[in-house]
Amino acid sequence: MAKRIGEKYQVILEAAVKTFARTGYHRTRVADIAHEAGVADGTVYIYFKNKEDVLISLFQDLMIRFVDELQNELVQYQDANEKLIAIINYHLTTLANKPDQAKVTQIELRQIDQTINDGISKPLMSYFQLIEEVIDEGKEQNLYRQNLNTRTARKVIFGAIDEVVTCWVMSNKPYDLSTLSEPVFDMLVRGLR
Amino acid sequence: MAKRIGEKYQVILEAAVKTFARTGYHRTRVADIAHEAGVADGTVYIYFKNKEDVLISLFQDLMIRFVDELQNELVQYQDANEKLIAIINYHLTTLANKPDQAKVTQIELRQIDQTINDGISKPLMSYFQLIEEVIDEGKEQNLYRQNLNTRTARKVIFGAIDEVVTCWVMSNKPYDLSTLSEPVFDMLVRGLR
Amino acid sequence: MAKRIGEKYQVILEAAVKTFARTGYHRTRVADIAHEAGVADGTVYIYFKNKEDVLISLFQDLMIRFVDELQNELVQYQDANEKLIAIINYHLTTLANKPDQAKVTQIELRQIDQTINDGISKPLMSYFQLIEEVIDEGKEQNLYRQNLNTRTARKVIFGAIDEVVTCWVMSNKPYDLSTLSEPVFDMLVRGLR
Amino acid sequence: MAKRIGEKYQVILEAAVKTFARTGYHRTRVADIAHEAGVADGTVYIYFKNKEDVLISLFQDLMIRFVDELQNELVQYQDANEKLIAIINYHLTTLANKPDQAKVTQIELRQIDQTINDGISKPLMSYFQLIEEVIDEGKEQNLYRQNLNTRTARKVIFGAIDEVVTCWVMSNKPYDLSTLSEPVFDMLVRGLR
DNA sequence: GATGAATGAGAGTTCATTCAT
DNA sequence: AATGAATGAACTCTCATTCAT
Repeated sequence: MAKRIGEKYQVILEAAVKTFARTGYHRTRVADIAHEAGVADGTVYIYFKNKEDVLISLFQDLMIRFVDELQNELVQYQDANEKLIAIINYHLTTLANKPDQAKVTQIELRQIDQTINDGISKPLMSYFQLIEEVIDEGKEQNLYRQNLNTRTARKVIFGAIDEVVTCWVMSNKPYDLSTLSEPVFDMLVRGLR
Repeated sequence: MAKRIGEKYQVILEAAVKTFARTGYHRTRVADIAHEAGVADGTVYIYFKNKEDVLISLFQDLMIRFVDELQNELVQYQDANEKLIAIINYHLTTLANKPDQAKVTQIELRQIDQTINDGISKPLMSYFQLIEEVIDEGKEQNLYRQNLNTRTARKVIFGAIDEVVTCWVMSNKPYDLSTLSEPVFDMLVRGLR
Repeated sequence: MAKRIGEKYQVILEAAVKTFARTGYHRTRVADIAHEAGVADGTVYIYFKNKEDVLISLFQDLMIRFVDELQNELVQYQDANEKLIAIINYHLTTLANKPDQAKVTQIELRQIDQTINDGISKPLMSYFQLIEEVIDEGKEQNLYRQNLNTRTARKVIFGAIDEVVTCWVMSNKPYDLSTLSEPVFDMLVRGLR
Repeated sequence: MAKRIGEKYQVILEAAVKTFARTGYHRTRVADIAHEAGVADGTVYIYFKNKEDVLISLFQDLMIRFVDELQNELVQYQDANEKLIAIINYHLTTLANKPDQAKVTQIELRQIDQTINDGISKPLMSYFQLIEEVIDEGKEQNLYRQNLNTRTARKVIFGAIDEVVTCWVMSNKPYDLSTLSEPVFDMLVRGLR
């Protein structure tokens, strides 16, 4: 089971994002996902271990793609500041354009027991690491102060962006999320110097 | 139902923090809370509408007390910077000293449908407002730049602190959370200037 | 317990008729009856053994009074036919004037396990007996044929009246029940001859 | 849900008659029915909305078959009197031969809220209509008097038969119910003339 | 007698998961 | 691989009844 291949794997994943975003993780029945995907209930279990695995796979899928694309984006920049604004920009723009994904990432994903969940933390780690690399580069480039604790800085940066997105999702998105890139970058970069 | 008075109300609430922190919200049965509180299952329903109401009342209880005490703390300071460091300090120290409460606030509370939940967002608002007032004072005192967007700044500040706490809770608290006050304040206050 | 005296005994009984008629026996909580009666929940248990006992006592109370008054009514008649029309008339008129009582008698009372219930069948028996006495008198008076089986005749008579009342109750009483006395009597008395 | 087809639908229905008749509706647990039917608890909910729906479906099933067979029976007769005795005969004989069904029909079925229940009244209506048609035919054939109110006559007839059956069920059936056909018919037909 | 807070047994129902086809 | 009927464990919540005051 849990074969990461096959047309239906993707179909189910897409049905899951839609259904989780609409109904919420706990209120979504596996049968709902199957129905939305146009497959039988049992088919879900050919591709996924269980309901939680659907949510986690979903997140991993999104996150791997997210980090991949972000890395591609960053190669064009040398300057740590430019990289940082690119990160914030990419983070906000991506979620602004994919409201279902944003809902799942910011809300539904937090409905499963975080304390034991490797499936969630591992893909996040690679994003965290990417941020930390940029901070370190900034320190090497003498853009950021040497006594800055990289890990703490990363938490501040990620926490800030994440909160901005969560507020936007919870407020039912009445404004353009990507307009916050600049002010957020502005605050964060000053903090790093 | 839902009488906010009576000895048992508090007993159940305390039992709930302990049980939610230990077992997690969804894995906790109402019977577990009742057992921990030393009351009958049905008694929980005399004081609370249902299981979700226990969690929300818990949060409201904690949050109201949190904001109250924080406000008392702040009156001794005039300077916005001093107030901001006091906020961060208070936030981190309080949760550092109450690991069960920290677990419930950072993890379990996020397991219920946030999108519809007034019970959670309203008490949070008063904390948000308090932070925003300090930012505004800082602008008046010419400590922070005038073009700073207060709301965005609040999100960055809260998000940063919140993420720092969450990381600490998820990492099983191997270090003293309150030592992060200074570096976090340092980053944030530079961002505000 | 179950003291058939005291002001509250009657108060609770009256509250019970009203509440059972409005909400139905199974959907009525003991607390509802107590509330309607203006007494504490526990007080109900001073006067009644349990919820079922309230319903049965209610029925006994009504039935004893019903048969008593009916007997008083009948003494003025000698003729079995006159007595029979008096019975039908009294039965229909009484229930027509007390819709709550009718609802409880025709509907709610049948919601408790009939097969074991002495409390219901015994008071009914005295009514049945009264009807059978009239039939026997009619046979002695040569109004009704000698080969008429008294018991069967009683069942037919009671069943007929009872069904007429039930239909009236279930149809939400859009017509005057007592107008059916004559046609029902007409059918029944012909059957007896 | 509530698929009126499939082998299990019938199996559950048969288990339900048996269980309701033995234990009574309110004392029967859904698990008891499932156990008697040899299926899992949840399976009951594939075919029925809930416990009440089992009882109602049961009655509908029985009633539809009852009226169907009765109609087939009646086609061989032209004379209204012959039809009437056939009805009484069929009614009493059928229930005499199916004690479980009789118990459920006469006792258990009356334990659910009659006032709102279409599921019960609608199938009964078709039986009522059938009786009324016979009465009308009798009037056309000049067997019954013209001023007879058909509806009232039907109530008297049905009430009489129903009461006879109820008495038999409640007395634990010490005699042959079908022997009452003739005396009951005798009384009723005289009433109609 | 009267109260009403507390009790705790009890059962209906849901739904993730399985597995024979 | 795909199906979907069947499973049965799980758990919330209700409410009749009790009893200390």
